[in-house]
Amino acid sequence: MRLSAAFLPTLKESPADAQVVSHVLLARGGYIRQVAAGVYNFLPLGWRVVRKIEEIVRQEMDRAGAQEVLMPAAVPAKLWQESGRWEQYGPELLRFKDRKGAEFCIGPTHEEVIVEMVRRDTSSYRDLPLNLYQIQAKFRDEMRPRAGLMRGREFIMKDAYSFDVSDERALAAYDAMYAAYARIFRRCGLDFRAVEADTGAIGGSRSHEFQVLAESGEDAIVACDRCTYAANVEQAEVAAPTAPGIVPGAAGHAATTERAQVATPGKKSIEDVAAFLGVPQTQLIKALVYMADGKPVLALVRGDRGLNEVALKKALGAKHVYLARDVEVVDAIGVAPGFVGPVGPLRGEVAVWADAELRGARGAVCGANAADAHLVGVDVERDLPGVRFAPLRFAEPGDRCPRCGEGTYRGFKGIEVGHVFFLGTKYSAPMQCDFVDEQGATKPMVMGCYGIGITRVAAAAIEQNHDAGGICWPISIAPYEVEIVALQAGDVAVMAAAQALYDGLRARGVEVLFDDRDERPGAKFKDADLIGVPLRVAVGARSLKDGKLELKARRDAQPTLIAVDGAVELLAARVAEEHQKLRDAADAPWGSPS
RNA sequence: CGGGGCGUAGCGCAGUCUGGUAGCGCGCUUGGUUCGGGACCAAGAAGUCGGAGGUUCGAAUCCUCUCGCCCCGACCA
Repeated sequence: MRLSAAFLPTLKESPADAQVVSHVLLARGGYIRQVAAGVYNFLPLGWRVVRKIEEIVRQEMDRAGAQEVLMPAAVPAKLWQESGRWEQYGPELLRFKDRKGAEFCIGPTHEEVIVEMVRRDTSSYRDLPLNLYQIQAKFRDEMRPRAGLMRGREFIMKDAYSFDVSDERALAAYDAMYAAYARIFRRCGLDFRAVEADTGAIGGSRSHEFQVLAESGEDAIVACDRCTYAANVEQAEVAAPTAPGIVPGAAGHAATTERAQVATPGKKSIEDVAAFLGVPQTQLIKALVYMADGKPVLALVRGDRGLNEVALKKALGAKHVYLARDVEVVDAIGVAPGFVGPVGPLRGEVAVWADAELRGARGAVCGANAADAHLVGVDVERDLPGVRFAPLRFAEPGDRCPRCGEGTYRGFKGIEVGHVFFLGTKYSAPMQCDFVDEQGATKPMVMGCYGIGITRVAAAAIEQNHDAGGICWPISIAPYEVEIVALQAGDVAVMAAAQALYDGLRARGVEVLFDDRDERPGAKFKDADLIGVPLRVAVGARSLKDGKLELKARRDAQPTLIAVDGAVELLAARVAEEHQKLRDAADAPWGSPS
């Protein structure tokens, strides 16, 4: 593509509403433009990137035995009513009526449609397994779209659905998708982790998120530095403690093991209480009142820890858990938040749960269940006879890995670019997506679903691959492979050499962007850095008189001189080599879900 | 949905408090000088001041309503 003829509007300044780096660079580089909140136009450059990612996904899905289909964006409510999700799904589902008044939605995901498609024409075990996928624009009416392509309302997604005769076969399909996903993200040049995720309401036995590691990520994850275990912090297991998390401290209130009440007027937060009493925050017990399926529960963690609601929910076997509102706290405990503690008297029947780390804790400080007072010298075993223990706190970086027992957790922020899910018969059973097995018995098919946020991959790739000047695309998903910069558009020799290089590379199938504009060199270099094409060739009068061109990889600081003669071959080889590196990475051994 | 902020030329912003001919930088057009990391000079084009209603002799500015966008939080996968 000649830049002089391209629709490639770059910006010197970033749009005011772009906050994260990928949004800024996509907008400045002429990749996307916003149309509405969370809705974007893809300009030619942006669309090329999307198609590159799609193509990798297609190749790997096909390689794994999946078949591509296309389902409608407009889905009749009838199907969603069958699965029960028409009522369950909130305002995130964009609903509308057609001219006859029939209700529809724009599909945010397509389990219902695919089940309808498969059950209609599949009835025998002989027809299974099946794995069908599509690549399509989805719409989720997010409360708060943000961060450009990272969390839009309309986004392009690959969603795949597998259908099998048994759990065992379905899990094999899951593992095949898991492996395909690892190949896809490695081919995209991304640094990622497959992390164990909350199976939540669906209750399946297996779910993994593929998280691209980036500072701007919305998800907190921990990964073992020795083994392959990685998980969302909400889901991460916490190793059983080997010693009590609170022991008597050196001096003052921290050293006390005799229980006593001390005045702490107006000191409500862990931070304030610790400072006021002159004890470390690790000496405190944080007491939080939760409402679990309508009943109050007092949950205890060490002062410096965070309580993990997912873990609490699991420990209680509760369906729904939320932090109690102030009035509910007073109602249940008899004192306002800030002075709540586990040592009686509690006003009502309140179950007390403590994090496993508090077993055997001594010399602790906690709320006194009286206004403006705390207790010191608390001994959990002695003072809390009815307490039950369970892992309640968030996993943290530095924790010992519970899986291998040797490594320690390291903390990361992640951008979720893929999610694989074992569904079981959640949709196939209610929607009667059945098959007849070898014995003639009718059974619901066993399903899995597998998503990749195509447009989010583009954003995540930039979050991970950029510098002060702009984007540094991995070659596999770059809009072009080589950019030729003709430094003096008015110089006949320069333009002839650049043109010859352009023609030669294109004849070899290399994707080339040719900056033939009548601009000053500085402007062209700035634009080239911003756009981020991985290989740049500068054709300038200065080196051309010696028969040389300047080759610079986007990530390199300095260019290297190459001869005009043979430049086409050299560049084509270099492009092939860059691609090969990513393919080799995909072929390298990689962990399995286990 | 709760809290906060912002809508003025394609982009970034000033002007609003204290009403009186709509401005600056970038970009764009034309001419000239330049030409290896976003040049300089000169001349230009371009805005229903988000929209509707009101107050006023007069509204970007004051009042009411409304639409949109961004941020923080809660929510969801």
